[in-house]
Amino acid sequence: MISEIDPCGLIAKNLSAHSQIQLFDNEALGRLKARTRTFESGSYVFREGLSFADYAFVISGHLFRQKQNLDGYRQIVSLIIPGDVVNPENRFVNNLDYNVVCAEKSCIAYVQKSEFESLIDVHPSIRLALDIITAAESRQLREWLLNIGGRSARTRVAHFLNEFAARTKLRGLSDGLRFSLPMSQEQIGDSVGITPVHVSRSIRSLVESGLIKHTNRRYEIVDLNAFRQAGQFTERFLLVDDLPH
Amino acid sequence: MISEIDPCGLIAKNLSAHSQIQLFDNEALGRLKARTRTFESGSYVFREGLSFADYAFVISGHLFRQKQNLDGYRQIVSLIIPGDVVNPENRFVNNLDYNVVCAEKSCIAYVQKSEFESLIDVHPSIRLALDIITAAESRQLREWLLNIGGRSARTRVAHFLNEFAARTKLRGLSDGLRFSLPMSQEQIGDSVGITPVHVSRSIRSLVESGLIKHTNRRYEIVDLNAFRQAGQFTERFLLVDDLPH
DNA sequence: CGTCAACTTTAATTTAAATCAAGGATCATC
DNA sequence: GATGATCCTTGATTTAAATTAAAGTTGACG
Repeated sequence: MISEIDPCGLIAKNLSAHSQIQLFDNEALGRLKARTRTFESGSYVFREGLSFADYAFVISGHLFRQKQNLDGYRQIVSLIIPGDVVNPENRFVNNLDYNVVCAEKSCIAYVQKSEFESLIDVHPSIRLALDIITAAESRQLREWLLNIGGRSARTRVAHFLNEFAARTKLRGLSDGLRFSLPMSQEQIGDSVGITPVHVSRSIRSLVESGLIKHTNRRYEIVDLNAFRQAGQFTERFLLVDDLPH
Repeated sequence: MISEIDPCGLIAKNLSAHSQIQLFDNEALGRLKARTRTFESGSYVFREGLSFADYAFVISGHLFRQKQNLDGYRQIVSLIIPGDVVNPENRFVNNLDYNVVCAEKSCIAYVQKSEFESLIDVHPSIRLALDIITAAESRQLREWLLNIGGRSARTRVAHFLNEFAARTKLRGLSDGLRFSLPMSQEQIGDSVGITPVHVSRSIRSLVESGLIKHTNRRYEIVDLNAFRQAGQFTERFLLVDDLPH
């Protein structure tokens, strides 16, 4: 039942964000059988290299995808927010090239591979939604590359926070201005390629410029336009706006 | 005719690298009608934000995908080698979030969107091949993020060269040890997030360590194991090795 | 085959970020 | 509400890479 796996309709919201999902598609989503599992903060939902079988959806909690260097260096390669599909490549690939780690206590719904893929076969719009989610993920990765490759620490952090604000707003999880980000500054640093000490300094600089407010892990954007400019952020490619179908 | 659009069978090689492509699929590929076009070095094949309609395949020449910062900074986000699909997301997305630029004089084959998608509908293995190519592209982006995010300039350059050697070998374009890379050191720097001056120094350091030889834009790997180690490179995720189907 | 433009190398200097280190918060737990 | 662990802040110092600059190559083209 969807009421079990998706009490807030977040997954439906995710799927329908890019593609036209009809009502009966939604109902079909709701008939999926899912078992849920809760993970503590810091625990691994998937491990790199291991194979997986079921589709995993985030009911609640924030997670991230993370790769490891041989020398122990950690790079976070994307954030996963409630409503996201944890392993959209499940259809085509047997093992992951990254770890999935909980930033906080999280609840994951698992749907059997065969069951979900039958659903996809019957509902082309759900398949298209998944395909587009995959394409959007690639865009985000390229955006991160641009962010890490050529910007100052302050700009990187601002971009990161902007993206989080925009994504949670799109998903209906925040108003786009106030949000809490359940990540340590070390984890933010691992996301944008700087040290935690410098994350702290970058945030302070953004606060001192009057762009945001910050206490503990809560953020409030004071001047959205200026803050976006500080992060060279545009939400142009967050969504796949022009659909060919 | 395939003999026109793919004289060396590179595109078939690309498609069949990940997925089981049957003989009759290959023949169907060969019956595609394509018009070819030649681009000079430095010219744009696609521009960010513009929509596109046809599928583009690389017959010859190397190209790269490139994003631009507001302040003019350029980040190369992936290399495109002969046999690659230039715009695999064409099925799901109407406009690109990156530019496609020729690193050298290149020949591109265009296949009409409708024609190629009819082919996909009839040949599930070709569709699967495209899907897997997309998944592999995401893996490569994450690998680049790890490379840029947390490694020294020398390691980044070594990783970049290793990846190029491995990819061209897989495609049958080099023996994996000797290759010419048609990119300026500025472009290499734009790929790994360092300045061209530092690219020069990094290459010199790799040469002085006896790992590679280098003249003009030709490279020769002297000690493959040591060179891979220097770049923290593993080809584990270049291919999607375990197929679920 | 000489000229020019683009690219590469090398050295000297500057700078942004890393590192090191110590003092404060915050939070979970008893 | 004390205790300890984790996280955050801030300053002092070091370092890797950027910047600047100039000389040396290469290669395209007339």
